[in-house]
Formats: sequence, structure tokens, C-alpha cells
Amino acid sequence: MNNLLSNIKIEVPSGTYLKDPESSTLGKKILTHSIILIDEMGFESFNFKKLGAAIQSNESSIYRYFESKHKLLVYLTSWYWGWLEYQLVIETYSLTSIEDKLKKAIEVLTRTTKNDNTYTHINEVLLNIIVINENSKSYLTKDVDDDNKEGFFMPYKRVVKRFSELISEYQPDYDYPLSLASTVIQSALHQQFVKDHFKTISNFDKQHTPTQFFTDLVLNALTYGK
Amino acid sequence: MNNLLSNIKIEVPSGTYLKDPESSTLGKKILTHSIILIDEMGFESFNFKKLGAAIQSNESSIYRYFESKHKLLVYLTSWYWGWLEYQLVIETYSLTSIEDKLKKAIEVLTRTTKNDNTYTHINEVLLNIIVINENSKSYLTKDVDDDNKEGFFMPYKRVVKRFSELISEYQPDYDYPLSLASTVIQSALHQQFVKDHFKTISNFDKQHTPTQFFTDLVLNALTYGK
DNA sequence: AACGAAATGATAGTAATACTATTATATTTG
DNA sequence: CAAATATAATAGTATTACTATCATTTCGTT
Repeated sequence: MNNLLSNIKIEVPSGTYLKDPESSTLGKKILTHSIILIDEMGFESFNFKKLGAAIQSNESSIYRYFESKHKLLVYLTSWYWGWLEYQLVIETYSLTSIEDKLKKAIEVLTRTTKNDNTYTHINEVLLNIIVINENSKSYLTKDVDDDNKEGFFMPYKRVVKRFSELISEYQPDYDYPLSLASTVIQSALHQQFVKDHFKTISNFDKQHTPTQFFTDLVLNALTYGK
Repeated sequence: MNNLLSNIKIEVPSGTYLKDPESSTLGKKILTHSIILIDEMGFESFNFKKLGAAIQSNESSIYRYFESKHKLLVYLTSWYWGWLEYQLVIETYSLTSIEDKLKKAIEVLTRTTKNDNTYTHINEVLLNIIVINENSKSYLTKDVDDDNKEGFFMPYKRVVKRFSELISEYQPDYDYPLSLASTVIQSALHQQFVKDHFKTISNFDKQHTPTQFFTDLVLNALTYGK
């Protein structure tokens, strides 16, 4: 994807940051290198002291942008879902047949992420790996309901809703458009993890891709009712 | 389920514990109350000091059974998968038609958990809630591959494999039996979470259950090929 | 170039965590 | 009843995830 739509800023829930990291070079460095570090060492081992060292800045300066490492994780995952919603919209918009739209949507949601040069300070491929490995930690907490009220998970829920609307448009009689949408989106992440770490329970290889699997699953579910 | 098969011990990977908690009253108290506490406060806030206080025992004594709270979590989730495998086997065994077996398996894997009085020191309903909220934390770590080599995730993988075998028996031509199996098992947990915390992206209510949703999904995927 | 404000950096400190190590006291077993 | 084993008590440690305070640098405006 090249700069068809440059300068589009991905919107992230404002409660996740104290100072907008997109508004300064230090902020952008925090984003760039937190992605690299979390990918390298995992979210548990990652902390603001290590991040400070990596960007030759100070722990205390990072706390001016994010009040906790949890909120930084929520920021990063929200950014990812916002970005993915964008991909979904622009790649399906011009298609005229609803079947093509649906198939394209499944492709966007289940394919391996490619880098998008529009956002130079964010490595989308690494961010996708972080989302695979750490996304669920952003909501599997005792504070989910509070965080949810603050709108932290809106970007994720918007992706689910958009996809479910395509499902309903393709098959208005289907009873579970939202559940099917969130199953595909969530399971696509899980299946990537399984493929890398629990190989004995995966069927994916060069010929058999998640996109193919989920496309069959969705189309069969919608084509033949119950 | 009553004591049809009493005294069947659920096997848990031996590397998860230092001393078998089933072998003593203190060990059983650790299991009973760790489940209650983790459910109450979440895995992050839970620690062995609090558990010690809850069972009027000492932190140091708990460390004689489990070398870390992570391994205790792996123990508990493994126990759950081992128990679920049991339910799967005994509830499908006597059925003769493969379609009935498959449908029953989906029911066992996607229904709301009921208490099983065979294991008095384990509350399966609470344990199921823990699995919904904390299961992914047992493998989304930098040590997954080591833990996997130690066999920590065998109970989970065995459930996936058994279910995938039923899928293949029902439809030998299907290309993704393992992926479909792990999608259903994993997504069933996720959908329960979504239903409780992200209501706006759920379609479940009294009339529309996860079991119904997943049954349609699987049968359509298998009945109508691609 | 000068001034004030804002941003960043440096340093110190804190309560809690996830343990380890050691020694003491119960409890069980032969 | 002694020895072995299990459990308890206590202390200690490095690290974490921050907060607080003050110093310095950078920036925009005149």
C-alpha cells in the first residue's frame, strides 16, 4: 500500500495517553521503539526503564506520555485496530458485488500483515505480531469494564461491527453476524499463534492458508443457512 | 454428572508442580482456594502470600508445591482441559451415529460448565471462568516453546485432536479439521468473554446460544465442502 | 538576543511483587 | 520413640511500576 491516502491520522482513544505521542519526535520514538522492544522481549519483561535506555531518553519523560505500560499496550493495539479498519474500508469500498466485498474483507482480516509506508514510525508487521501475542492482555484484566466505558476497545469493536455489517448485507437472515465476525477476527490471530507454536494442531501450510479456511467457513455458514 | 466414574484422577503434566497437590490436604486446599482467589481478584493481583493468608498457611509452604504462580496457572488450566477431555469421551462414547457424536462434542465444548461432584476440591464452574479469563496468559509468554516441550499444553492439544478426529470421521475430505477444532474451542471461550464484557458485539441471548451458533458453523462447513 | 514557558532529564524514593534461603516446629511413619 | 518428612516463621533480595521533586534544555515570541 503506497501513499494513496497520506496524512490520515489513525484515531486512538484519547484516554489511553496523557500527551499525544504523535505530537512530538520523542512521542514517535516511544511508539517506534516500544513496538520493537515488546516484540523482542514480550510485554511482561518490557518496562519504561528499558524503553528509556533504548531511545536514550528518561523513564520519567515516557511517563509524561503514558501513565502506565498497560495504557501504552492499549494505545498500540487500538492503533492497530484503527489501522485495520482503514484497510478494510479502502480495500472494499470500490467493489460493487457484496460477495466480492465480503471475500475481500475476510482476506484483509486474516492475511499476513504487510508494511504500510504511510506511517514511518510504526512497523505494522511487528505491531501485528504484538497484537497476536499480547492483544488479549489488554482486555483480560479486572479493569475491562472500566476501560471499556472509557472507550478503549472501540477501535476493535468497530472492526467487528463493520465486518458484521458486510455479513448481514450478504445474508440478512443470518442470526449471528456479530458473533461470526468476532470469531473470525479473534481466531485469525489465534491461528497465527498456533501455527508458530503448536504446530501439531495446525493445518496451515503453503497451500492451505488461514484466508482460505476462513473464507470457506464464512461462505458456507452464510450460503446454506441452518 | 454423578459419580459414574469415581476416583478417576485427572492427569496433569508433572513438570507443572514440585509436589503433587492431590497428595495432601494442604495441596488440595491450595487448589481449592487458588481457584476462588484467582476468580475473585484476577491472576495479576493474585499471589502466594494472599493465598497463604486465605488458607491459614504459609507462603513458603505453597512454594513447596508450585515453583511459581505461572506454573500453578498452567496446572489449573491443564486440569481443566484434562477434565474436559473426560467429559468429551464419556459423553460421546456410547453414541453410535457419527453425526450425534459430533453434535454432542460441540455441545460439551461450547456449553456453560456445570459442577461435577466427583472432584470435591475443585469448583469446575469457577475454574471455567478462570479458563475464560486467564487461559491465554498460560501460553502467551516468551517461554511458550520451552513450556510446550515440557508437555504443559498436551491436555489442551489432546482435546483439540480428539475433536478434530470426530470432524474427520464425519467428513474425511475436509482440509482443516485441526484448525476448525481449535477455532471452535478457543472461540467458545472468547465468545463467553464477549457476551459478558463487550455486549454490543454479541448476538447471544436465551434463544441464541453459543452451542447453536457453533453447531451450525461446523455442520455447514463440513456438509457443503467448498 | 532575551525571556518565559514548556518539554525533557536526572535523581531519589516507595510499596509491592515474586521469589530464595534458613531455621524452627509440627506431624507422620517405621 | 526417633527419624524423617511436612509445614511454618522469619528474613532477605532484586526488580517492578510507579511518584515526586528539582534541574536543565529547547522553543516560541518579542
